[in-house]
Formats: sequence, structure tokens, C-alpha cells
Amino acid sequence: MSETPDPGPVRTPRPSGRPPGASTLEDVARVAGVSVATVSRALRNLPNVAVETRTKVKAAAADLNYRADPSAARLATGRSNAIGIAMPFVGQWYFAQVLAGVEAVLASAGYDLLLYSAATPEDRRRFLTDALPVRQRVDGVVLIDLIVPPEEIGAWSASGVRLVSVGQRVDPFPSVTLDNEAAARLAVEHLIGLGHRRIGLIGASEPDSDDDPFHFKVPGARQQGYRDALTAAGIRIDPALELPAPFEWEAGQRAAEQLLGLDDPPTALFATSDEMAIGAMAAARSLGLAVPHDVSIIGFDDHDLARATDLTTIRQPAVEIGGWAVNLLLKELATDVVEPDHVDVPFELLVRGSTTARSR
Amino acid sequence: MSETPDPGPVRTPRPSGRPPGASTLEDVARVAGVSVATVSRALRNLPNVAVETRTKVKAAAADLNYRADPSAARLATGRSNAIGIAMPFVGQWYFAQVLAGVEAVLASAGYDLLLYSAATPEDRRRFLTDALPVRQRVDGVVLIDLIVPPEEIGAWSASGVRLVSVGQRVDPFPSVTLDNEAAARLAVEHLIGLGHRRIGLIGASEPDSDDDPFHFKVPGARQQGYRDALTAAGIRIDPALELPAPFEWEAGQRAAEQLLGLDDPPTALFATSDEMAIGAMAAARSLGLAVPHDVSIIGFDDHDLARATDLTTIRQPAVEIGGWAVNLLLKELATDVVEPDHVDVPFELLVRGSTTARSR
DNA sequence: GTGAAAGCGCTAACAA
DNA sequence: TTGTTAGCGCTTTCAC
Repeated sequence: MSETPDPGPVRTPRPSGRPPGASTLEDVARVAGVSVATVSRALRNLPNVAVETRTKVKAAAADLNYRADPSAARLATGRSNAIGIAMPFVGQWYFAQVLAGVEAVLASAGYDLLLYSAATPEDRRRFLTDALPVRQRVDGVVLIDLIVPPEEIGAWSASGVRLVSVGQRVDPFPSVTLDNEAAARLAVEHLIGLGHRRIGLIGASEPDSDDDPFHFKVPGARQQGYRDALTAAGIRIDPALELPAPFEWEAGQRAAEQLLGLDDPPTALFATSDEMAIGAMAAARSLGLAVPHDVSIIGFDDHDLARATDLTTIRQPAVEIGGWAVNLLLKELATDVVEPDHVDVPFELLVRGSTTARSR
Repeated sequence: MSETPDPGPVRTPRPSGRPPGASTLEDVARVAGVSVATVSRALRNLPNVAVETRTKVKAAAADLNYRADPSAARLATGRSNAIGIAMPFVGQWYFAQVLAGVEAVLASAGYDLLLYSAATPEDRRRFLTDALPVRQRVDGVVLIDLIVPPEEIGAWSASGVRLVSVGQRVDPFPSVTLDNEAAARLAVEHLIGLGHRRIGLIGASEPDSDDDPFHFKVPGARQQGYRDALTAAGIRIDPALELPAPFEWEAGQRAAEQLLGLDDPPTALFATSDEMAIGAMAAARSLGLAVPHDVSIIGFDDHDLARATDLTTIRQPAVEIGGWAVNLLLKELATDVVEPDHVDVPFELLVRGSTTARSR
């Protein structure tokens, strides 16, 4: 850094610190012998720059190891070139996969990714009812299994932050959802097809969840599919066989212990996540029951370890889901039009060794 | 929004867009009847603001739903109030847990989290050899199992971005590491204590990994611990029992199949991750071998599902590791001094049902 | 204790 | 095709 001519008015010393050694547009302009405006245009590949000038500028920029300051750009344009992702838990398998998918396509699109998690209902409420905190930081956000309350939709739309929802429809925003009812039906039909008539459900919806507008809607939908399949097969629904559970393996284990301990225990179990299904397998094992001989178990997700544990399951492509969501968002950002674009996630039954024909 | 008096010089229309409805410092100042400087001071709880003024300002800010624009603040101060995290894969269990830990403490400290993943060697090289891209976006970065090459350390130090390394020491930056040699020794000693003398290793270091400075050092360290334990017990090292493997369950399964298919197969297996150990259990099962009766298996991590699958393992507290790393970073940021602060991660042997005394 | 004003680095009119 | 310049919203001297 040599001294600058600076014929202008007095300069107060720079208040605090731009990182040492960072070069600015002005540095590049000086070296290239053009104005900052030209540098800006040349570097962003805007039209109306002479080829020769552009080459010269790019060379100078490379020389100086120049990188545009994203904050300055955001301040000037209003766009941050970053998107946010919000989800209940980042440590759970499904969420981590979706996150991986999101990250991968976002990185290749040159966007930054800000991660927000909203584990407690209070966190969720705060995040969803207040578009403001993220507004100035990201151009859009991917919501995973999080619901914007109807009365806040307007605020989000007005805020200019683009939204895409995964797991739940949040009109009028684009979304990526799976037909959980149909998928659950498929799981239960598989069991029914094997001759099972007493089928336990692990991961039913919480009894009091209807009041809570932010509540995770997946358990309810899967429970509905479970019931529909039973009803269609002429099997009476037994509420004693439907147990709510948080989506963790320990909960699946506890629920399975309870169900298998019943006087008239189920011969098959449908767990609404593979983690819970694996917990259920552990419960069966500790009760001395063989899977699938004594009890058939089917899960949901196709967790990484489902195949390793030979678990029959309903597969949903978690990583791809993340990618689809980002593509929807990028499209929205590019066209700047919000339309109820939608991806319907495919699912499939994967029959493995944890389910078999009823033997008693 | 009523019309503004605006007695000043002509204003060109705002170039592009600040989000509609967002209020600025100036808005707050106008409503509170003070200057923007005072608002700024009041809102940041700086000294030299009359109590009464502060109250008035805060009320106005609340009224207007004011949020400071992070880009503007970053531009003015040089601090972004964001930190970055970089890791090889976000979808793998261990990384997702560390991420969860990082996210949790960062959120409570009011920082934003930017996620970078570097899956390919090329991505890693790019990220690690170029401090510039992140310099203006984050105040610090948490590196998970990623190594800054020695010749780049200077650039990182000079860049002003604070660094903390998890999994590998990267002097002179603070780090959070586990003594992988000792932990592996503990695992193998457990097996030896049970009478095993032919012990397979799944997840040894890649033969050609020494050349690659960015290479993941964990497998090598665990292999060393494995060998030390054997040697100390007077057991000869058999290279045929040491198989390198990527840290995925399928690889563990393949490696176990190979080891158990040997003419003189091992009676116990040490997999350097639980995913691989679970794969090994699947391999044993498909070969008709009972765990632990025919073969004992011990893993590493204490994966969420290790307990569900009754896997003996070496536990490392992944979520806490993330939290510790962030605390180191926040401390560095607060004191603005880089010192080789360090956390030595505790580990423990968790004996479960997948290991037992040698029976043949 | 408070205000005026100069930037931070960039983009986008607008003029040339 | 290029340069000049007025901001973007905030922080921080410096003067009052």
C-alpha cells in the first residue's frame, strides 16, 4: 500500500478495520487505470465494457487477489446472495440429509448458506412470526417442517424474502412435499398383504397437537394413512395400538415395549421413522421376540442404516428433497415471481428382512 | 409511512431495493427526536446516553420494529457477527452432531452461522488455501477435520479471520482434539482383555495418504493405537487384518466380509466408526455368524443407534465438541488474541452386547 | 450527553 | 464505452 494522492477533503482515519491486505475496487481501478465503475462492470461481466478493458481489469483483480465485499454489495443492491435454512433439529438424520442436499446445490450456485435451527416451540414461534431478523441477511429461506402461521404470511410476502417450504404446504409459497397419507397407507398395506391384522402404530400424532398451529403435521398425516389402510381392509381401528412418540429411537423402543406387552399384542409394527423402527427392533430383541418371525416391523425414511439393519421401509429421497427445494427457491429468486410451484416427492416401498407373513 | 420533510439536497431515487417496510436508524431517530448517532449508541447499550433518552429510543425502535442491518454494521465496523463452519460432509452422523453443537451455542451467542462443506479434495484445497473468500463474510471459522496447509497458515493469520480446528491440531490456532491413539488402544485392549488375539481393523489409513497434506489424519492415529495395543500385548501385527475404508457402513460391511472370509479369520473386529461397525454386524449376520458369540465387534463414536443395536463402542461427545469449539472461537473473538488454546476431548469405553470373551 | 458528518466498499443513475 | 457521484445503513471521531 503506497500513499494515496487524495486531493479531496480531510479524511478521518478508518473507524475500525477492514481486514489487513484486502484490496478494494478502488485498488483494482488504480492498478488497471480505469474507474471503479468500470471495474465493477468488468468484473461482473456486465455488457458495455471493451474486451480489452475487461481483460486488463480482470488481470489487475487477479493480481491483487481482489474479492468483492459481500456486505458492501448487499448494501448497494439489496441482495445478499445468501439463503437461509431453518429446521427443528440439525442433528437428526432426515434433517441432516436435507441440509446436505441444500448445501450441495447452493454451493454450486454460488450462494452462501445460513443455518438456523428452531428446536423449541418458542424458537419456532419467534422465527416464524418475525420475518425481520432474516430479511436483511438472506434473499430467501428454505423452511423444513416448519409452518408459517397464516397471519404471518403477509408479512413474509411483504418482506421480500423468498420462501420455500419442505414437508408442509405453505401457500402461496412453493413447496416440496410428500403425500404422507399415501406413503403410510402403502406401508400398512404391505403389512396387511402379509396377513397382519393387528398392527401397531409408533409415532401417531400427539393428542393435543391440534391446538398448536406450529405443530409438526407429519405424524397426523401418517396416522391417517395408517387408519385408511386398516379401514379399507375391514380392520377395526384400535386406539390402544396407536402411540404418539417423538421421532427418536428411544421413543420407538419404549412404544414398542408397550405395544408388545399388551395382552393381545400386535403382530406387526409400523413406525413412522426408521430411527423409531430400529428402536422397536431393539425392544423386540430385548423381549425375546424375533424379527420378523414374531413381529414384523416397517419403518419410514430409508435411513442410512435401514439397509444395514435389514429394515423394510418406505423410502423418501431426503438429499434430493433438499436439492429440489433450493431449485424452487433459486427459480423464484431469478424470476422474482412467487408462484405456488410445487414438487411432489416420490416414495417407494423397500421390502427387506424385517417384515414377513403373519405366523400366529 | 407518511411523507418525509426532507429539507436536504436532492435525492436520487434509491438505486435498488432495501426491503419494503424496513425501518432504518434514521427512522428511529426521527421518531425518537434524536440523532442517528444517539440511536446507535442507545440501542447498543453504549455508555454516555441518558437513561431517559435510551428508554425513549428503545421505545421508538420497538414501535418501528427496527432491526440493525448487519451488512451496514459489518461495513462500518469490519465485524460480521457471523462465523463459518467447514467440514467434509454435512450428512454424516458425526459431522451433523458437531454442527448441531456449534449451531446451538452460536445461536445463543447471537451469531449467524454460515455452512461450508468441502466434500472433494479439490473443494478442500480451495477452501483451505484461500482465506479470502470467507474473510469478509465471517469473523471466524470452525474447521472440522480439515487441515490448513502449513504454507497457508500465515495467510489465515493475516486475514484476521479467527480459526479453531476440531479433530486435528492446526498450530497456532486453538483446537479441540481427541487422543485417537489412546482411544483406539482402549478399544483394542478391551478386545484383548476378552481373550481375543486375532483382531481385525476396519478403517485403517489409506496406503497412499501420507503424500496428501489435506488428508484426514484420524484413520492413521487410530490404526497406530490399534497396533500399539497389540504390540503391548505381545501380539504380532498382521497387515492382512488391517483394512482401509471410507467411513460409511457399506464399506464396513465389505471390509468385514473380507476379513471374516479369511482362512484364519479374526475373532474380533475393531471398526473406527460405528457406522462401519454396524455394517460389520450386517456382514457377520449375512455370513451366518452370531455377534458376539462368533465374532466380537467394537465401534467408535457412540452413534445415536449404537445403543439401539447394542454395539460396544468408544464414545466421544460429538455435540459437546461442537460447543467447545465455538467457545474457544468466541473467546478468541472477544479477547482478540490468538493463543494455542486447546480442549482435549474425553472418551470412554461403553461395553454393550457386541463384544464378549473369545470362544474359539 | 448529544449531534454533525465522514466514511466502510460497492452499485447504479446519469452525463460525457 | 467510460467516468462521476450519490447513495445503501451503520459506526465513530470530533466538536459542542
